[in-house]
Amino acid sequence: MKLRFWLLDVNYETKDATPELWMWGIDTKGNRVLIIDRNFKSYFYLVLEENTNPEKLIKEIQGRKNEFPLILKTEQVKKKYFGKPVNALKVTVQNPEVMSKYANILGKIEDVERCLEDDVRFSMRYLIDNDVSPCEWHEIEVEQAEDVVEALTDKVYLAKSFPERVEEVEVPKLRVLGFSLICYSERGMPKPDKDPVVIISVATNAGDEKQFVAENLKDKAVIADFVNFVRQFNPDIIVGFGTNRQDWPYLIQRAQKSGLKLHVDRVETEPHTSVYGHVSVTGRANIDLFDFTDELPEVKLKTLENVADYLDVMKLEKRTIIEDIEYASYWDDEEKRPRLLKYSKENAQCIMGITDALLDFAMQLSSLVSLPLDHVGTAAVGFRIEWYLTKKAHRIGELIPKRTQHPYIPYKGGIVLKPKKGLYENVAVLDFKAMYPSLMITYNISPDTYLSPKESDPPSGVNMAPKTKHRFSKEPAGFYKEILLSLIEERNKTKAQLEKLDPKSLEHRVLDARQKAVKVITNAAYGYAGWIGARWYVKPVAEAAADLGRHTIQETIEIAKEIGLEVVYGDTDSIFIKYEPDKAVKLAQKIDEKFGLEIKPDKIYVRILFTEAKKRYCGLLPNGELDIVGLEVIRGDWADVARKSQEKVLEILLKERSQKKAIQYVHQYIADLRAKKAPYKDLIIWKALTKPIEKYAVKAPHVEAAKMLKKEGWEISTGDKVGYVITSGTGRLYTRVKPFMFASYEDVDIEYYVTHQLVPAVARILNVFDVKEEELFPSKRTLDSFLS
DNA sequence: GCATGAAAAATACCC
DNA sequence: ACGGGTATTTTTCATGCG
Repeated sequence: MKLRFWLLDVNYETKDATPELWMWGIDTKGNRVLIIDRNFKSYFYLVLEENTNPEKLIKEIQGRKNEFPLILKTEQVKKKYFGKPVNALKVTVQNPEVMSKYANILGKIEDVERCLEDDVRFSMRYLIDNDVSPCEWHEIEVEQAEDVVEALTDKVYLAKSFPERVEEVEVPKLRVLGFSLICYSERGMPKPDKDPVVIISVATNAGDEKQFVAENLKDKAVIADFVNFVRQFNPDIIVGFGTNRQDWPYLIQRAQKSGLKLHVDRVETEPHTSVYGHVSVTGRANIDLFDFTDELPEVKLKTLENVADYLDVMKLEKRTIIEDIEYASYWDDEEKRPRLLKYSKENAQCIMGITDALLDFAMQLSSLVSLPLDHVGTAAVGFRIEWYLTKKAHRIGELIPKRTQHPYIPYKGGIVLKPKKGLYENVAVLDFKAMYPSLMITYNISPDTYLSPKESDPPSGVNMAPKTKHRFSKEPAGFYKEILLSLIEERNKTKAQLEKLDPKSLEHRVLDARQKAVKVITNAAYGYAGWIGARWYVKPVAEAAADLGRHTIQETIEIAKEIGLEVVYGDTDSIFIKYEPDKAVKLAQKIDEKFGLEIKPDKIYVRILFTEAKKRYCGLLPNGELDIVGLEVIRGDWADVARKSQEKVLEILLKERSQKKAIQYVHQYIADLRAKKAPYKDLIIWKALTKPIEKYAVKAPHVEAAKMLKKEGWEISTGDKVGYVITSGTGRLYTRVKPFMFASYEDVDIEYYVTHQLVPAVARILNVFDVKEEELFPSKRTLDSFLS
């Protein structure tokens, strides 16, 4: 029978030395299905030296049958490697586990130049070769096979054909379950070897809200009830916030300690950590929403409550917030415990709300790059695009390069103009549309079109980057050109479709997510090319794109000046001009003629303020909003007193244009700060640890704070943000640091915040008007009048 | 020993 | 674990002074 299904997850098993690909999905009737495919075999390639006789080599390999009993087939194939035609042998094996071993031995044969694709994992091989994508519909020939395996699905099938993609936008109705833990510890961070899980809050998209609560600090029943609930609800997707790193490992350990099996899977297994550090729950997609918060750079401190607030899921003002350090005191106090329960319940609710906002994007990204839904979030950007490239490369016969070590050699990037400080009226930003992707398309810049200095020009001719002199063959169209063209085309099509749809419709949401995913991948191609960790790392590709970018923007500036436009600033792919619409149109036309690139007004500022510094400015938009770029307001590593006061000063200066009022405002703010009127929270400075504590060469404040946390039982790892305050005292700053939860308002050195946070931030702005720092401190009189 | 200033380390931003 | 360009703060280190 033919079955149409939407692919949720894949995993791979070996049964009787036969690899099996398990596809978990949902059919058109809403049945949960498991399809097992036993017909697919893995393989790798042996790329041959030139002038090698393939038949002879095939015979040799066949002759060594004893050595390689699991080789099923060895055949000659024509492939490409970085665009060059090569002869290769495709070696198909019975069991993927022997691939690397066989490849290693065979790779050493004299006539074999290199061995490729033995490092492609079985399940990914399956997705690539059959053009199967997670979160997409497929059709497949199957037969029922209920007895094969016990799974929490409606049906189990054996595949009788390979799946074929079916174009369909609609996503089936999925069952989603969100959960959040509260763990109890008397002191410091909870440790799974001793501290119990006291609350598990669960919410589902069917409207269930459940809480499993410990009695007498015993969590065996809590976990058992949770597992039962999961099995009974049988979700397709399990979501949480920070679950890959915290909740799952904790639950796994607690279950182990209680002798419980954490049977939340669709087969009799348990969650386990897998590729890219994600926790895999077989048969379901386990998603950690935290992994998608990179897409929200506006949220500086990525806590559940901040993300929920930003996405309008639950506003901070309406939330119950309890710091983790306080959990125990809330739990122990009969009167306060309900608030802890409420907090936990809200956590689960926020998780569901965030899922609503991010899941479409996650699914579109998964579908686009072909990484399973539960992997795609944990995979770094470089790996996401690499999977996309891998799939496309396979289609055009390009072999997938090995990941090899490359030395890091930096190259020149974009141009940044130095702004003249001051306030400007009516400034437009002219942006190149997708500059790097467009340049790569126009000049056919690609790993497979690059010509090394040794190679001579091909008959079709070459494109050459102006300064670096890197050459790229004009024909045939490179791998990147094809991919980028189709991505850009797809995005344009999707955006056109969006305009016809009701913004609230389901289809609109899906397509909008698609459009975003496509954009992310398009823009990542340039960076990927210059990443030394990339399989297709070809530095000249990135270098040439940057070179042409510089050339293009420089020419643009020249032409703009010829036309009579005043250029006040520019960064990489944009120029800021005193806006004259007619001239801007003329410029766009010339750019189109000369480079075949599109430049158009993006933002138009009523007024814009430049400091002397590059990459830091603030513009007033026609709708009255401030567009603040690079300044302390949008930096997460400044105390809120600095950020808030700077923002207000900018607002006064740009909207009301009153220097005097701005200075008065600063005076008042400082007076209030000295009177301890600022919330304690506004004094916390957050900084990320970018490496393990012991690797730091200097005694930095946030590292010292992290050490204190560690000493008190907190687990601190790379990437964590440390929140600290500066306390009174003398000597080096790092000696006066305390984690914010270990200090109180009385400990804080307010003068530090005045002179090292607030004043520098506002002075940076008022400096533009030649206001001196001394003028920013409240006069004695102001202080006196305040004190009296 | 200490003030001073330049260099290095560190972070987070822009595009 | 996608690129380079940039501003900024704090620590560290070299240097000159006395």
